[in-house]
Amino acid sequence: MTAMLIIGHLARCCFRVAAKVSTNILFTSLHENVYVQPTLRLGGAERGKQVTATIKDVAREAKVSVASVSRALNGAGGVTPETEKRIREAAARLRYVPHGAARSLITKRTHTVGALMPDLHGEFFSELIRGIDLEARSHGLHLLVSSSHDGAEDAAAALRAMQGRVDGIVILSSPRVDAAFLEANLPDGLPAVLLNSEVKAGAAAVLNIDNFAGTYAMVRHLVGVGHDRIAFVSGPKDNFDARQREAGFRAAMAKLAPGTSLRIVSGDFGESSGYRAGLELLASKVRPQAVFAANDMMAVGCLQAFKEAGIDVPGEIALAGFDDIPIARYVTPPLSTVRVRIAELGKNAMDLLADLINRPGSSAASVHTLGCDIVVRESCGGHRGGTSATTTKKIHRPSNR
Amino acid sequence: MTAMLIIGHLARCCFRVAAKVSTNILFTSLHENVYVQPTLRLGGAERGKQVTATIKDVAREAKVSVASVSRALNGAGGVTPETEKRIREAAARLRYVPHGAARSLITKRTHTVGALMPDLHGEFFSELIRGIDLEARSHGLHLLVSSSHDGAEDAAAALRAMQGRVDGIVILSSPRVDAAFLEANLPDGLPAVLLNSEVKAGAAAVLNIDNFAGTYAMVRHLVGVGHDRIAFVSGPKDNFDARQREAGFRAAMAKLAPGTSLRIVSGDFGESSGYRAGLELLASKVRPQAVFAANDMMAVGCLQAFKEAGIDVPGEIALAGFDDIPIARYVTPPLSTVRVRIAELGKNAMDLLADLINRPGSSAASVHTLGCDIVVRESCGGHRGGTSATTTKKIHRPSNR
DNA sequence: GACGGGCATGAAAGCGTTTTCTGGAAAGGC
DNA sequence: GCCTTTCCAGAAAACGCTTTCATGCCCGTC
Repeated sequence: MTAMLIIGHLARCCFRVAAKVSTNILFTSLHENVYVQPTLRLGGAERGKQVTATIKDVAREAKVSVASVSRALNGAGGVTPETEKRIREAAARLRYVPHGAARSLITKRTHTVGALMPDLHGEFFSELIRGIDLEARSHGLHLLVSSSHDGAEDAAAALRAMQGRVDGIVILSSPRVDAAFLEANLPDGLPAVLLNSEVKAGAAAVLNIDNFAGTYAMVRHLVGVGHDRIAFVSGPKDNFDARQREAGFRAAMAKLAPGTSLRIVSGDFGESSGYRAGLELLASKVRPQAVFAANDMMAVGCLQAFKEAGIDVPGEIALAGFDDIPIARYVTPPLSTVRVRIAELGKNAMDLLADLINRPGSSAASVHTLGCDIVVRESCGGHRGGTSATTTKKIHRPSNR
Repeated sequence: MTAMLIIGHLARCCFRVAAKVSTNILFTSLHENVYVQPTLRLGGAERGKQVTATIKDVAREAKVSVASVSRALNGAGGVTPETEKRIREAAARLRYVPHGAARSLITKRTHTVGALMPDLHGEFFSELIRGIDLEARSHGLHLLVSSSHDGAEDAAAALRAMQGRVDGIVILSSPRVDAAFLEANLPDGLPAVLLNSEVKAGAAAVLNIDNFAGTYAMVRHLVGVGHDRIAFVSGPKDNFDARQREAGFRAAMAKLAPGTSLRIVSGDFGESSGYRAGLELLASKVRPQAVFAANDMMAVGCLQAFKEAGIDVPGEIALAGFDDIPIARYVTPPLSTVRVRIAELGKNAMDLLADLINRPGSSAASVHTLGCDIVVRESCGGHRGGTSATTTKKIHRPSNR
């Protein structure tokens, strides 16, 4: 097992100003700590303390009315090309940027969408935000993030605070942020997309990962390469994904390995619960041929337990996970798993939301599902010996029957 | 090496509505696809299509003027307890939430901060956002994220769009978003905190990771456990962190292993560049005793190269990385590395920014540095055989000399 | 040559707040 | 008992924008 020591806190007073005392000095304090008064940049319209130009300044500069400026800059027509040019130049000269708040006050559009999510570490969060942000930008929308809340009150407060600051919202469900919570706290009339949520939450669209199909396909693969006695390590009971994955497993086993008695040990998605599950499975009188963990972290825990017990993976026991976290590729042996295309999930959620915003009621109260891939690496056995390190092949696409 | 195959796209039409065709059906379409007209919830003040109560509605409901409502709800005093109670009740009854845009129009405060970052995957991004968001919330601020842009124009557009929507901004530098870029695009007067940036960018505060001290300390450790010929795998030349790390390495070697000729091979922070560097180092006539990669991904690449060549790590060659990405713990042998406390970086950035916002000019144009820990695992040799899996000890704290 | 129809432009209303200013009532001091 | 002070509450201005409406002006048409 890994033992680890941390040498350090170098620089315990880890937060210090330029002129620090250690030898490891990087920045000397060439920079004096004085406030540089921002220079005014208004062209003809100096206004004392005003630091940012308004539409009035532009109007004055271009010698037109504010109405014309608005029309010209918004391309609403009704301005001669010459006037428009004059206005655009004036605006550029003044570095005019319309005041968002003022604009949305009258427009009722903020061009911002909210993202509400539980306190989340790691890849999942970042990929999701990435997908959402990317797509939001392509829709001309900004992204107001409120992550990192655990409690329901926390989330409720965040939701309330978003009131009126966003045109719509993407919500990633968690045990605390469930259907009931949403029913109570989601302002109706606000377009919303629910991720990984139980259905039936008001007029919101719902987008889920196809946990069921993912587990099903992995079981199919495991059975296909000759494993019959497949044990499952389940996730926390209050987690929606976990429940769906378990349901998928049960359904798949019933169909693909009928007659086998089900072996399910419970975990909590944490590495150590996987470790414990691994030990428990090894101790059972009839050892499973394969272990399928409801997420990768637990699979990694299992793997650790197997390694310590000197059990060869996949020789003596096969192993599979779910999520395809980056770590999955780097453990030994590399872990077979079900890949969730998280960024795509975010993108699709954003698309759905944009739709909801632009055409109220269009896809409301609909339920969508995002499929998964299964990624076969070495841990699950039956591996058709590939050679190159990073080849990624999609070898077939199961008929959805 | 790892070969990997992807079986799947289950459900290639991966984005489909409830009533899907596959057997893996999860949601049946109990939910009809109709738009539920949001119910009005205004108390005494039905107003046709109005769906959200304004301060006027509250005033009418409580039979006072809007001014009093504002005063009462903002705790500005000047209202009798009874009136205040009446107003609060009316507001609650109407589910009144002040309109953010209107408020910030007059207040000039948006209670929102922006985060501008390059297109970033993985732990670093999520942890950073997490740190920022958490601290922002504790300051009563919201977080407007704009990540995922690569080009300078992209970032400039994002910056412009944030104009007036935020009270301040945290900017994570990247090769494209450098000092020159900021000079040109950062509106002055807008409080800003620069992360991992060259200094001297207007009136913004700068917060950096102490790359220099981190590398220095790791070299000290490597030398301490008996390695003399330490090779360095550098990062991309246009990356600030990479340059600092290399500088730290050079300085440390000059001081701690004087006379040793420096061996530095260049990489680009990518895994495969680390792999190539590993091969190159193995091929050299005098093989280094230790390899220190400027980040973990390259160290992992090196490790792969060493493994394939049948070189034992740390037996024949020691290895260290930088960042402490999650993967570092899971490779075999576990990777020694320099830990960057990313969430803390975000938190500190946010604190700095809040300070800048609340007391203009307070800590402007200052430079701060966040220290790192070094994490000793098995890959760097000289490992004092620990036993328990997850012990984390801070065994000493180097005198900063 | 008078008239109507576009069409470019300006004036002004209004979005939902906060805040200043003003009014009036109650309270207190002589 | 009158005047000053204090205190609560309302009227109204202001924030920066969009949009409607009104106003001319120019042009074509009869």
